[in-house]
Amino acid sequence: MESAFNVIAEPSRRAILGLLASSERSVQEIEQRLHMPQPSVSKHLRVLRDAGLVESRVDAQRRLYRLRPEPLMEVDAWLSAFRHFWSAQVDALERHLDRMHQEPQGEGDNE
Amino acid sequence: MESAFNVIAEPSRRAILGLLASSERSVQEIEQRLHMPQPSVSKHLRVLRDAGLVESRVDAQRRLYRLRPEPLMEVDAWLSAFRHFWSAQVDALERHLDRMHQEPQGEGDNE
DNA sequence: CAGGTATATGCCGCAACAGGTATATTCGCC
DNA sequence: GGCGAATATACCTGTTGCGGCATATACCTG
Repeated sequence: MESAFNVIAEPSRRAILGLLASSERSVQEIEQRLHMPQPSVSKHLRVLRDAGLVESRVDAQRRLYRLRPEPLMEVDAWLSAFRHFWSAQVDALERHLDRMHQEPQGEGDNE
Repeated sequence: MESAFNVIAEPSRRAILGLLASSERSVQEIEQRLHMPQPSVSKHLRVLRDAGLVESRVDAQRRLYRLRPEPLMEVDAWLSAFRHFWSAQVDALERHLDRMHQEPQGEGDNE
């Protein structure tokens, strides 16, 4: 798996990273917010950790996971070779923001 | 395959996109520059095309492939949710534009 | 139309991965 | 120490993706 590109190919993993973008979370929190079985979450977190995309710290019986940005920086660096295709116009950035704000990974409770 | 994230998970495919970043290329050109067998190149190009990452035009017996940036913009958009982790400046700019574009957006969370 | 070049596709085998279920481990608390 | 909660791992299975090879298709040229 190794590569961050492979790791973020998985939608569930992107969702997890999306959650961790705002704050660190316990496994249970992720499990509940994303409606996925606990072993799945743990396995994805394992992959994410092996690839250096997250790290965990212990809090009682909980493990709190938080994001490690370095591997995503690599992806960003690779993307920058193509960004001139669209970044010429600042409009693009605005559209990005628009889309960003429509994404489902909010902070509030949704259940 | 569908998703651009899956498509760019493949190193060969990233290499091909890298080549196409500078200019359009024939299959043969890609084959030679990347030292990969022709069927491999064709197959990867097929995947790339199906995902909308490249398009081809006909030039005699050659097919010239060129990049289509839209799917990569999606990746970029997704990444922008994390970019503030390593780029304080971009973050500031985003917030700035965000403030400039305060709009009543009525979309809640979806699934 | 034949032959050649450029590209695409079909088939096969293999390895990797994701999901599910059951179980193991860790830790706090009484 | 035993129990329960939180998390991790093992095992199995179905699917999918990739590489290699052979072959088909498209198109140009003479």
